[in-house]
Amino acid sequence: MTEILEQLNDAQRHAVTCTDGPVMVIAGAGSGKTRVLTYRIAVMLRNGIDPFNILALTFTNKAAREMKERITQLVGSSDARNVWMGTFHSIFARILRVEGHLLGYPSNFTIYDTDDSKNVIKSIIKELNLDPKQYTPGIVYNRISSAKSNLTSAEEYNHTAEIVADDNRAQKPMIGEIYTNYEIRCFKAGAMDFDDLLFKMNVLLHNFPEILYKYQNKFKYILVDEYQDTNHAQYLIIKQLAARHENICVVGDDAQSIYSFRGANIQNILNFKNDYPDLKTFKLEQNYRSTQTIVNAANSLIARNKDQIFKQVWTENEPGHPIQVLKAASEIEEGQKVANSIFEIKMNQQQPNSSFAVLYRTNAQSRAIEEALRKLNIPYRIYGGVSFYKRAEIKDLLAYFRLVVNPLDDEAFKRIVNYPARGIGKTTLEKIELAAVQTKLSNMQIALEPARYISGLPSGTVAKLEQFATMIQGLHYQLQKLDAYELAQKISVSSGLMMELMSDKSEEGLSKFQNSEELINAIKEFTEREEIDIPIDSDTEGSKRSLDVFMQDIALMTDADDDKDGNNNKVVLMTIHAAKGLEFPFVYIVGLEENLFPSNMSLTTRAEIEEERRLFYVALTRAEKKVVLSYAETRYRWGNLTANEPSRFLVEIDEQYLEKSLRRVPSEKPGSSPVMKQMPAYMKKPLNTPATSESSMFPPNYVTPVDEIQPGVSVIHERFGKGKVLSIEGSGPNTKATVFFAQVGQKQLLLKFAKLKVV
DNA sequence: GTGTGATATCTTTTT
DNA sequence: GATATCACAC
Repeated sequence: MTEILEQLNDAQRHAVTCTDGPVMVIAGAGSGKTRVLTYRIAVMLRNGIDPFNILALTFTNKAAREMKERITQLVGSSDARNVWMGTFHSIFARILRVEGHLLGYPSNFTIYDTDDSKNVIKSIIKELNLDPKQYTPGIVYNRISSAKSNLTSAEEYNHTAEIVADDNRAQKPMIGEIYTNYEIRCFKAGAMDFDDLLFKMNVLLHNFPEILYKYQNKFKYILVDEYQDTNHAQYLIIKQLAARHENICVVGDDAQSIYSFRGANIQNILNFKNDYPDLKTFKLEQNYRSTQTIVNAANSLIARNKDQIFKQVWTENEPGHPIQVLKAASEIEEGQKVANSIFEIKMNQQQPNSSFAVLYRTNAQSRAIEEALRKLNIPYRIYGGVSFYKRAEIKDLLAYFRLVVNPLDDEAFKRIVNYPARGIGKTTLEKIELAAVQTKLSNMQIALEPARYISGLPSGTVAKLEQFATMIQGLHYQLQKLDAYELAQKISVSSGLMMELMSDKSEEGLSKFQNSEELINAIKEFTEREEIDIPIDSDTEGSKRSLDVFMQDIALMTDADDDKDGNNNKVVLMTIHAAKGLEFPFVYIVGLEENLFPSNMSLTTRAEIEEERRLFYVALTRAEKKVVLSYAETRYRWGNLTANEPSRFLVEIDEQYLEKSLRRVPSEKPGSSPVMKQMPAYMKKPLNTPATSESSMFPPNYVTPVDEIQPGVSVIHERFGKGKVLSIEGSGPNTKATVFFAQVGQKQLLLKFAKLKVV
């Protein structure tokens, strides 16, 4: 115990040992936040607190996994295993499987991912005869999602004047109606979406005092990681659970709040003390991760944000290298320069591949980097992007599993009823859908007795449907008789999926087959595994290795677990969001261009730009030894070449921390004179400056503000040329303009994409 | 009912 | 560039 505490500084030690009562830890980047959390749990366990009474909530599966490993190292696996540790979503899903029957959900409810949800919305839009152009599933989904994150039910949604007014203004008055239908459909299908896991958990605790009481007593000690990223629903669950014992410890850093787009409310951490008058606050300000240069550079950047809790992050580490800025003509060159730089450092300093990370704003940027690394034979691993579980062939197989586990799951039904093709086409599916809505039955129930519910169906179709439905039903009955692996194999064979995959001899088909095989193998491993990831109460069933148990967590998995080939010595490629909480000796942050980072979606309000800036702060502070920044003057974006200015963030870092800065005093900069602003970007390159890795840069050139584009004005579009604005529709980010171009005629353009310049 | 090719639309970020 | 949707031939 003492040896544990000796490894901590004063602030850390206080945060670790103060295990009773409400505690807030404001942890600057690299200040040992995870260490505090894990040691705190270790101390509690050594003090004799029952691991079953500890709840530790994280934001990602990776964070939970890592913390569990570290605790295991400190106190051994028998105790560590029994701590309730996981993401908000997975922990509450677990509880809802046990208690959900109170809300009318089966314990094997399906978890709809975003695609499923959007598909449900799509079919409702169709059913209500709404214009799919006006009601895009994505927008509707976001509206519903943020309503749920704020605990606004469909009914409240329709009765809240402000919300109704908003939707009316956006010319989408039917969203409330869609929301209502969406809820009905999901419930009928025995399905919850991601937001439901938080929403229904709240309902459960709110409506069933005995359940609240049960879990308050179960979770006597609660810890929350990344508290700055919690949304209202999460906040309220924590508050309710902690209300009895008030042994709650939240850890976070307001400067690293990067999820407000998903409903995260930074006020949760700023106002935390209001909920707990006895709150003890500890600030961790000493950075152990990065060089002075990196810490100071990051500080100089984040100082530009207005909304923040005051703290002074500092370090005793060495000064380190200045931050390097690479300039490239194109994304291809950017990739090459990054790869070359990695290669050089790797060779000169004998660094393993795993010392390097390349971070970017959007997943699409990974491609150019990948290609460059491949050319130099540098092994890499991409996190995120099209994850294993999102691949079409995996989703097909999983849809079969889902339907077998939960025959009410209409989305799964629709996905696979005709894959492999069995002559059940669009028309038939529409008839089934219609019948399902009218009879309030599931698609499966209709398919079991098609003739009974749909009149005039060709006898061939009836037979095909019955055959399919009977097969699924037969498999469903074997759920508890076979283990997950046996059943999964049986499903893949009798569905004809394996046959289908094996007959496809193309390279693509082969990889699909291999991926499917890999999923089956994962199930096999699961069947043979002894331990369970999250403890199960003694009053629930034991450790049955059946397929429904396997399926419980699968929807919440985002990345395929650790590397299959066991080789972890690879350069890591990921988005900055995914990199939160991680650290690497050498960090490359690429694509530092206006409209990319900061994203063009986030340029309208100060709050949005501040969040982008926090994101950049997170990126910088991932690095231990050295940061390299890069930008490309041109880059392909959705198919065509675009030119972008270097990111404003480049000039926001105090230049003394940048390598051999060629920057001049701002007013003398050629790029900032009014004349230069009118010139196309490629002409602004100062003469005599070779296009190498020097950090010459210009302040960003902003596109014509949207509100200057009015009917009647003449504009220039980079591809369509000169034109005249005829009319403007919509508002906010979705403003559309109808423009008549001399060369190509009339076009409708979304102003956020079409970069129009007023002539 | 199925399969093909053309074409519109699109992308932040994640559980 | 990639995917979803649509029109059309079989």
